[in-house]
Amino acid sequence: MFFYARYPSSNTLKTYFPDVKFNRCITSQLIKWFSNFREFFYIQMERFARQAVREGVMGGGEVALRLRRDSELYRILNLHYNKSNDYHVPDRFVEISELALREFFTAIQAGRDADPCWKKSIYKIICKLDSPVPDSFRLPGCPSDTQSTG
DNA sequence: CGCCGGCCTG
DNA sequence: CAGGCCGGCG
Repeated sequence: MFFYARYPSSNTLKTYFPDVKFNRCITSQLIKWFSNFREFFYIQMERFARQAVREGVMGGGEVALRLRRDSELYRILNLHYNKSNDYHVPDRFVEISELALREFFTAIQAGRDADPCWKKSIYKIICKLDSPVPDSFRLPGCPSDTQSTG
């Protein structure tokens, strides 16, 4: 579900995990998971962005800032969130990931990372890009298709 | 106060 | 991931 919603509300979680009996602990637990998921996501973005800054991205040669399905960054993300390749990673997620990468890159390149809270402005952008989670995720057997459920 | 989110650590 | 800690918000 992270491929669609990086910032799911507690209601969203309850909607897409019908087989879970929610209470405060379980809910906060799931919220915590997504917090950890985001953390991993942003850490990778920062890591690759800094790498691109170091290696220097010349005009036209901004390959380092492109995130495709054959990119190393994509491989790492998929390995983390989709370890057994049970889901098809939606294009939107790839697009958002590249956007995040570029946001980190420009921020770092502009020296904005000097501000202790420099990431927050990026979070604010990314958090608005959550997509609706496919209804198939609500199916009894939970999401486990090889198609577009993920 | 209690909840929540981010940050850091193990 | 889970825990602990801290700051912001209602």
